[in-house]
Amino acid sequence: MRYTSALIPTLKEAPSDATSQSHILLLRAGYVRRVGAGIYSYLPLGVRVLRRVERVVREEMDRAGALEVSLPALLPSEYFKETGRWDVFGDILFRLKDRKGSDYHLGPTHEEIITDMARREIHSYRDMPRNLYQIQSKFRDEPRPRGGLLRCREFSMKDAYSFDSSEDAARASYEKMRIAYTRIFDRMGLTYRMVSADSGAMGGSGSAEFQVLVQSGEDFIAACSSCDYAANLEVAETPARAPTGDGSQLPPRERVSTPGQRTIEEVSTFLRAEPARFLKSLLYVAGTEVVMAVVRGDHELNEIKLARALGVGDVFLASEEDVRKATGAAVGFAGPVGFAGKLLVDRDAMNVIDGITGANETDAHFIHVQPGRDFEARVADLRSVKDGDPCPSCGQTLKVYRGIEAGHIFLLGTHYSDKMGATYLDESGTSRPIVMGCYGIGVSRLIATTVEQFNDSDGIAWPISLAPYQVHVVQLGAEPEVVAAVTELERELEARGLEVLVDDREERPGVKFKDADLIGVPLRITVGKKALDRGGVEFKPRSERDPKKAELVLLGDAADLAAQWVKDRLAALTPESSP
RNA sequence: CGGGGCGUAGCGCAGUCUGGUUAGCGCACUUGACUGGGGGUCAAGGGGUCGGAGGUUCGAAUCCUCUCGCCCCGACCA
Repeated sequence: MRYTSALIPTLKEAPSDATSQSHILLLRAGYVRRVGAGIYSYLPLGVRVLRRVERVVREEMDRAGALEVSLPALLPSEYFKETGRWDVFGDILFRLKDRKGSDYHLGPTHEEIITDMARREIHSYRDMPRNLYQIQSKFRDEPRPRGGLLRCREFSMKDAYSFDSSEDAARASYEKMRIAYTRIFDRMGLTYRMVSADSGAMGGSGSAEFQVLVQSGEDFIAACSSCDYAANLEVAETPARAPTGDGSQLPPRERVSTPGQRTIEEVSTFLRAEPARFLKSLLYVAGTEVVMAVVRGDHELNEIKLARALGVGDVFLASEEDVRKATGAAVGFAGPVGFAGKLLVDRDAMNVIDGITGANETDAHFIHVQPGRDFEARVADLRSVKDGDPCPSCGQTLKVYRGIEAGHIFLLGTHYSDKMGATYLDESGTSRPIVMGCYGIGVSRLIATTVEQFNDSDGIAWPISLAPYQVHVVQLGAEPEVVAAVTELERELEARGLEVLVDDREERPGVKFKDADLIGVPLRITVGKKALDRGGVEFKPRSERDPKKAELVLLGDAADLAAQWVKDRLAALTPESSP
């Protein structure tokens, strides 16, 4: 592609509403443009990257035996009404009516539609296993789209669904997808972790997220530094701490005045006691009930764990009014001692010796509190793991990272097939529900995620597998020998199957180099009179920051060297081919 | 949904508080000259319903009301 025929509108300045690195760079380098909140157009470069991501995903899905289908994005409401998700999805659904007034919506995900396909077309155990996938636009009216392509209202997703005749077979299908996913992310060169996660609203028994580790990530994950344990902070575990001492000689608890001292930080400064001795008492509404949850002052309560311990779907922090009603004190002075309602205490909080807690009386706390002596409670794992906690699987240290969820695989079981009557006949002629799994990859999100991980102060530096072009030829000057060399080089590179961008603009060298760095094509070959006089052209990988490190190669060798360079880079990312 | 902020040329912004020539600046764009290995210089240009509607006024980008859009933070860790 000749730059003078291309549409690559690079910008010196980023639009002011772009915040994340990927958003800024994808806009500046001319890959995408914003059309509305969380809605983007792809310019030619953007489409090329999108196709690259899709290609890797398709190749690995096909390798794993999945079959590509295409489901509609515009959906009549009846399917989501069948499973109840017409209501469950709430405001996330983009809803619309047709001219007759019937309800429709744009598909946020396609379990129902694919289950409908399965119940129509899969009738026998002989028809399974099957795995159907598609790459398609999804629509979700996100409460807050953000980060450019990271969280959009219209986005491209690969979604796959497996159909099996038993739990065991479904687990095997799930395992195949797990392997396919690791191959996909490996081929993209991403630094990521597969983590266990909350299966949330999807229902089902098992799930794993593929989290790409980047500073700007929305999710927190805990990963072990020595074994392969990794989990979303929502569900990450750590063993309970042993009691720090012996509480048997502790003096009786004592009420102390703490006027206006509400937060752990304030009270801990006021009483000169470290936060780990505090019993942080939070009031939550679970269903119709107000419950008190207690964690150590230096720990964070995990709402998902609390909800699970209570056997409810969701918990909400109680309002100021509810706190007063339940404890008889202002917010900031709640405590488990003498609390009349339902009380849950974290394991580590239960092991605190000589604790401090609110006295359920405004401007007062208790000191010398001993769990078990001063109050009894139901004990559970309620707190989030924090940096430095021991790993539940090997005992080494956990570290907390930020990540972007790029993929998620679920074992669904028979959740959807039960609701929608997707059954098959087994060998004995008995009708049974199909066992399902579902597997998503955020295709457009991966573009942004990749840029988050592969950029520097000059621009993007694509991994070879996703780059819009593999070679960027920079033509300097318009002398006949330069033009001839560029034309010859372009032909030779393309003859070797490489995708080439040739900057043939009448621009100053500085402009061309800046644009090349911004766009991020992995290999740059500079053709100018200077180098030609020395017999060649200059090679420089985008990842090499120092311009002086450009390597002079003979013009006649350039195409072969470039082809080899690209091949080596691709090979480095490609996992061993498994049978 | 709560809080904050912003809509003026393709992009980045000034002007708005304190109403008053023809609405400015930088980048980008067009033309020309010089220049020519990391975002050059000079000159001459083109480009604006000042988000929209209504109102106040002799006069509105500026004041008032309504409205639309967008961005950020938060969505409760006492």
